[in-house]
Amino acid sequence: VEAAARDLGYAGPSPKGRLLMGGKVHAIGFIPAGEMSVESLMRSPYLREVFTGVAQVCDERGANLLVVSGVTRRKDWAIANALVDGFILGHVEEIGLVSVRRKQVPYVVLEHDAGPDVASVRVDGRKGACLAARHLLELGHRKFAIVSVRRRRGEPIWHGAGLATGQLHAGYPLDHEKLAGYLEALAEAGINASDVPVVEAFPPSPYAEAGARMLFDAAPDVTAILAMSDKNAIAVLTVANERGTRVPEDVSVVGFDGVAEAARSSPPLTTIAQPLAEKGILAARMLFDGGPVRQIVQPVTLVVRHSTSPPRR
Amino acid sequence: VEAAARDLGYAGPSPKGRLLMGGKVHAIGFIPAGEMSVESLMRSPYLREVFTGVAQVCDERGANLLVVSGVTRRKDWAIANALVDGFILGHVEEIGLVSVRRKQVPYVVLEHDAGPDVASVRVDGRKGACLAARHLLELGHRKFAIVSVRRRRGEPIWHGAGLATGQLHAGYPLDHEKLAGYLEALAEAGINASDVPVVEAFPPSPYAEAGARMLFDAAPDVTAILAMSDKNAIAVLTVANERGTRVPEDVSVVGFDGVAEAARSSPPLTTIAQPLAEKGILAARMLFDGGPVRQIVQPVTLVVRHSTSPPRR
DNA sequence: CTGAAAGCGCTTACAG
DNA sequence: CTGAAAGCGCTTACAG
Repeated sequence: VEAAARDLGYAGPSPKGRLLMGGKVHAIGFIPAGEMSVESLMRSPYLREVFTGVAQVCDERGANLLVVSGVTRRKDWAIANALVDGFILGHVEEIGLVSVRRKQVPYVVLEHDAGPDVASVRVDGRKGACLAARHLLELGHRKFAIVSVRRRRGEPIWHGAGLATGQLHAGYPLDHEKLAGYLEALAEAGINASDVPVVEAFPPSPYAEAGARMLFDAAPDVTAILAMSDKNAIAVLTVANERGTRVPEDVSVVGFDGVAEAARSSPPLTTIAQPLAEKGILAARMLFDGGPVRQIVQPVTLVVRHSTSPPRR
Repeated sequence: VEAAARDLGYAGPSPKGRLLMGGKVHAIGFIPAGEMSVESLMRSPYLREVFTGVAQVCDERGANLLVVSGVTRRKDWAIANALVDGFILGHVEEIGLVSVRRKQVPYVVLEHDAGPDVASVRVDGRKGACLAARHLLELGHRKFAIVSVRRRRGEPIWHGAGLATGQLHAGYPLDHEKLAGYLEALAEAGINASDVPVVEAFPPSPYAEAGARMLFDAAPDVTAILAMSDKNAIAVLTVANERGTRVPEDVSVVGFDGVAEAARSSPPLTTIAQPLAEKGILAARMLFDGGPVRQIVQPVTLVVRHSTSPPRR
């Protein structure tokens, strides 16, 4: 019998049939945020570390890992076509969410608490931002600027000075949280939001550098820069170096994320570290293990390196 | 009618049914080589760049990208379970190949010409190795050592001096080609293989560094080191720095691959560059476009940076 | 041109 | 305990 099967070229049980009966696919899908397609997943150090955590769990469980491709328009159809047991969403995104919901498959959202009905893993952006701002305030800084994360490819957006919470042009909830955290800490020290310029810059090069240049051009007297991502902060270091502005002597910079590159930049970056791989691990485990829907908040910590010091007198 | 469908919670056409009728899955699978699981794909700069090329094509075509997980044992079952239209194999591997063949799905092999029946994209390892060795010979070097790539996790393997071609302990065909290329160029200059020590080291840290230490300990008089991968070459730089051995004054090092990190090492690494992302792009296009089975060979070029110089007199 | 039926390759529940 | 049948959700070829 077996010989006959082999003669006919039978290739062993196909997962296709099994699948149909509601069986497991033994794969989970990862949906990078925004315009972050599969390619930019590889280029973003932040996403890469989270993804590595997810991958680690997949290796443990012998599951395959599907990366959902495509820019916003196509992503919807890519999700519809994805054959997976569950999804990890890089951020909240309406289109993604809707599509995932329609598939009636479990999912976990990163970086956003979407209420008690949806599983999520995130950090407290507000708290992290407070830590960053307070660190600079304690060093004696009074002239601040903020580099926010623009979420779509494009030129930086300049807000001059005086951006109220919630007025970010292109941000995710996490970005609004961080902005609120910065402004809250500054307000406690008597610094008004209307005195703090904000630039929104897309983190991949060369957009982040363009944002940093815009900031140095428009607000040359700033001594303390709060960046919402390490990638943007490192771009500030690069541009400062180009122009002969010394860090931390002339200007202090604090990043956010605690990406590996932040430890190797020159000078090494003071930043708000979060457990990136760990977040991927937790999200993947929630997906594999099922269980009750939970909202996990991971800790943030201030890591002081060499990009911050007291302002020049 | 449509309202009724919505009331019943109909979630739109499922890819599962379509699949069964032989339809496209709109996804391709990437199988990292050897013990390289999904996780180490993220950690290996070489694989990451190739993978990025693959991802780029997937983005263009709106296809999803499945990373096949698991160590050797489980990989077989992971492949059997993978729902994809085709595979890209990181290297030749019997198990992988067998499994892929059984699925009767198209595939492309990287880094190995498996004959006219199988599609492949590779570089000429022998030629690249010749270029590297000749560069050092022209600078006047006579005392060589080779760092080969061990393909499984584990301690470095030391071959003293005198390894004939084909005697590598744990290598892929590409590694044998490179060894042959090194030895061929050295032989032309009258240097006998029996005078050239070889160490096989697994590229991820800390194995690569252990290999470099073994080499410096056992062959302290060597002035020229030929490494089969940039990762291994950079580990040599790191260990040299640890020990106060100056590169290139005391010892010259040539890498292989032309990974981004090689341009940023200190000193910047002289290496044999190959179009990594391009290989991923070509492999993915072959898969998507079908067409005749081809064996593509991509060019290698010597990139001289600052890790090589004439030997000290 | 619309609508009922068969079949893709499995699994599962049921009859023998 | 073994074996034939039904059904998963589609698509495709065929009958009405």
